[in-house]
Amino acid sequence: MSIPLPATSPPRHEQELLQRAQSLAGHTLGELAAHAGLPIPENLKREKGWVGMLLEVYLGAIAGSKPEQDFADIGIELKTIPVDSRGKPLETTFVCVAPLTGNSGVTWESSHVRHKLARVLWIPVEGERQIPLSDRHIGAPLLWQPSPEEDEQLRQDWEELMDLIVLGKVESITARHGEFLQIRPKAANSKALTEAIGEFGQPILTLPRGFYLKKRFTSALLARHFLL
DNA sequence: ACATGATCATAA
DNA sequence: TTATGATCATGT
Repeated sequence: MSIPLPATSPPRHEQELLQRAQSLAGHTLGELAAHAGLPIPENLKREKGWVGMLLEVYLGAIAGSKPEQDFADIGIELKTIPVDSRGKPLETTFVCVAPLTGNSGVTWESSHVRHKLARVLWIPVEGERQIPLSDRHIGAPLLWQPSPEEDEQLRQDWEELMDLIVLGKVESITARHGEFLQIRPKAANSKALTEAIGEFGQPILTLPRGFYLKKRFTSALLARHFLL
């Protein structure tokens, strides 16, 4: 297998993206980084998003920070997911920031979470820390969209969590809320603050939070694809 | 052993 | 500060 080339343009359609992703399967992060002329960090302690950025280069995602899907034109979000030797996720998956204000009239159907997860290209990557970063292999991609059951599971958790936010109980939310979707801090550090609704309806400053998919959700999703 | 809460780099 | 990309590291 020859090492693929970094993309020079965004994929024009779904199958082009999928073909690019499939051509990466079986290769190592070291091969791709070298071929793209990118330095490889010793580990991910500091550059936590390095793997995701590397695959964006190869798949032709537009680098930069937009509150949009990675491939907005074709309605697809890219997620790399670190897995162990059995293909099980090693980490939860960040979805998007949790909106703490301005939530009147927001429904599951119109939520950012549902929009982000409408279609996702999952790319498993070996993630065990004992494997040197450059030796980690890329797995077979999975283009996924939530089944009716999955959509319902996420909706229930989302509604429970949003209720707490709207009712001024943000600071009582822990990562234990929600079966499949959870809310956890998403910030530079514990001193970063953003506006939210307090317990008496007043504005407060609190830690920014994000929605994350729990492992039990992503694990089932990967298993459904690779075992059936 | 594992999930929760905390944290890191960078761009605009 | 908020958005992107996430993983780290400690407590249970």
